Amino acid sequence: MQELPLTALPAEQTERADAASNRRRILAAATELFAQRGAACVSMQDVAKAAGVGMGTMYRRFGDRAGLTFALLGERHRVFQERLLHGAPPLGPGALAAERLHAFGRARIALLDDGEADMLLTTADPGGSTLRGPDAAYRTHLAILLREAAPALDVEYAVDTLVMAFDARLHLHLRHERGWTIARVQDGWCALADAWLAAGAR
Amino acid sequence: MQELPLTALPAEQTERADAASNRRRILAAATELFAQRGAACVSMQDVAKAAGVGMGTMYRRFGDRAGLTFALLGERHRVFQERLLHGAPPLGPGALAAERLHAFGRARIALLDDGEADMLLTTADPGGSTLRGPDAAYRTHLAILLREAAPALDVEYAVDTLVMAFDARLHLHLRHERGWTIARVQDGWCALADAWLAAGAR
DNA sequence: GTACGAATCGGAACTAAGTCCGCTTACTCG
DNA sequence: CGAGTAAGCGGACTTAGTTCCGATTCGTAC
Repeated sequence: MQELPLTALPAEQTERADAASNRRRILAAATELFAQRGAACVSMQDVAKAAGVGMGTMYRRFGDRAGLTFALLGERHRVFQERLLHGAPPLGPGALAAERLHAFGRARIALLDDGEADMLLTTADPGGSTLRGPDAAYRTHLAILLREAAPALDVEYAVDTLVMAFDARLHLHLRHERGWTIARVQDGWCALADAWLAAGAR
Repeated sequence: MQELPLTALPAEQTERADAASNRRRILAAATELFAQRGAACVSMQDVAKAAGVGMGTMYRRFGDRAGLTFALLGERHRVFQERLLHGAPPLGPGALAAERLHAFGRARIALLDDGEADMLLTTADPGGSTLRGPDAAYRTHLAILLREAAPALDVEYAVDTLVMAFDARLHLHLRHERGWTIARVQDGWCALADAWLAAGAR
């Protein structure tokens, strides 16, 4: 039991000033290096040196390379999530579940295609983003839509298959090895969503 | 244009005797060490030392850790593939596509559950098995069944979603973190297959 | 049996991720 | 304002995968 502060403090009230500054410098350095050379050609050492901090600082803050990568993607995903929760339909509330699913899938894949997949590929487990990374946050969103429109499903499993389809390695494989257009990938995902909806509608 | 040999030679006719012997020793050593300590606690050094060969030999033969792992899984998958192609229905030919899909998925997941997922997890990219590893061989099988029973689909994409569901990390997550029974995982996969079939039937 | 070329071998060297721990410094409280 | 203290810092170290290259050995042809 402790006294409540009289003024609202930011969520990171426990972060020391130097720590916050280092975090910003690390993120800035990483952003710049990744943009310059591509994520595949940047080591954690490189980032630490460019940010002027030691390895310990980076790992204390971000845990591992995946953590740093997810943090870099954080801002765009905060924006995206905001649009899901409070934006205009069909991405936001107000459209039918099927339409919202389609809009979500297409937008998510567009983000993947826009550099995100390359970054995720350099994490130890590219597929890990579906469990730990940005996509983990979308599980709930998908689950709500599916539960509403397809209650007869094992919704959790269906959600897993839908997010697995965002796997970075798969995406790059489809786009580059197989030369698919982004539209084909998006259409495929929407077909998967529709198949689940049809199977789970009462 | 060269003379045909009078006697049929094994496929590895170009493999030198010492190379073949080393390959066998490496596989034997790896099998034993993996069984003893678990794949996660065995380094490539350990295998090389136990097999009495150098690192160069291992990497010349198997390319990387994933290659060695896939080779270890090779035998059981050769047997499994044989059952798919020439075994009794419903795994083998002679049953309806839906039944064959279910049988295949259940059997594949049983293999995953039986130690395979742990081994795959120690490769750099656990999900890579669906592109390079044992599952790559099953794409064709799935594609044939789907093309036959659900011609209206983008069969290639549907196949991708079906094999992504064999991802080792996902499997271990479902089984251990979420505590699902193997039956629930198998049922989920069969539901996915059915959803695609229903969506793609004319 | 011998000599030769090429495939193969072995292990040292390289890279990069992630850990450890003694030192430093920002914040707090008297 | 001046300790005290716990969080934070830095960079050497550890570990493991992968690469390289000079030495070796196999298979063959004479």
